Amino acid sequence: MKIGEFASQLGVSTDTLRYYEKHALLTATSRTQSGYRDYSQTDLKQMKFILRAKNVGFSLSEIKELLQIKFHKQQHSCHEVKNLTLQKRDLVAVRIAELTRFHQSLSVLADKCCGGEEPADNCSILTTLEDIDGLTQ
Amino acid sequence: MKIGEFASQLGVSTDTLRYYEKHALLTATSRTQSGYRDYSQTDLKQMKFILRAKNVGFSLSEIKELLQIKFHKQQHSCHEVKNLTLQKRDLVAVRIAELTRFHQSLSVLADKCCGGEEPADNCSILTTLEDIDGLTQ
DNA sequence: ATAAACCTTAGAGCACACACTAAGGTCAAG
DNA sequence: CTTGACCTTAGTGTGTGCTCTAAGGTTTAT
Ligand SMILES: [Zn+2]
Ligand SMILES: [Zn+2]
Ligand SMILES: [Zn+2]
Ligand SMILES: [Zn+2]
Repeated sequence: MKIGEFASQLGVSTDTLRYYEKHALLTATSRTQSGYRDYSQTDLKQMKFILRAKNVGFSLSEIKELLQIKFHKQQHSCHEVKNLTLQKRDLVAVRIAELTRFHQSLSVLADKCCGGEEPADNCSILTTLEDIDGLTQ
Repeated sequence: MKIGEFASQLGVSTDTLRYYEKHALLTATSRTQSGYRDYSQTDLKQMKFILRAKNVGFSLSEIKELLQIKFHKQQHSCHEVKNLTLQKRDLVAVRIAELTRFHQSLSVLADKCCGGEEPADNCSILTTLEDIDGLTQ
């Protein structure tokens, strides 16, 4: 299967596939005589693995680690895989907490402002940002 | 006040201040005869405004918009400021929702794995990523 | 034979927010 | 008068995940 068909089957761009090859996430099994990439069913499975991992929030470099483990399963433990997953989950939780603080602060700010069409001379959002320390504490 | 003292008062680096100047967020009021930046109390207030806006989640380009409004309050309305704030809040909410899905999926994955020290040959995390479509749906 | 559609590479660009470097000028203390 | 801390500029590097470009080669259909 050439790159164009492979890409459209997966719903990604050919650029993305070349990018993944460059970054050692997926290399087409073989090349045609004219040098075109020739993808196999195995490649399809691997690409689906990658896309699923992306869908649950893993970054490409984390996926690279997962692939290494997948290729050499006997040399890695469940412990290791679970740790990667839990670490990722914790990082996500930290980011959620930060964004939740942002959301809260922005709501507080928005609630203070009348939102009218008059000039912003006394806009509470601006004056709050000018005057008050520790908005987030 | 020279850049070093100014920076340490605010808890940022001198690099950051030069970066902000380059990107039109804050330019020191004046320069000394030898070309050193000379920051004023007004600069201090503006920098605090910027840092507070960052603290509630605004990006630097959004802060630039806020500063434009702040400088020309009469030419902008409360409506405009509130809209910026609410749009940002909505974006944050979207991102939180995405991360929450990630968190959920990662929890499901982690719960399936025994986390033991045996080889990962049958690790449920890996097999789930290999075999199952629509993990997130 | 030629046009359209496909493929190749290397490399640049984007958004974000800095951090770091090199090569040099300035200033206060000893 | 020299040392060391500070300052200047312009430019490069970091991490993330692509996207796009330029300049060209290949394949298929008409
Ligand atoms: Zn108002
Ligand atoms: Zn207002
Ligand atoms: Zn296990
Ligand atoms: Zn496992």
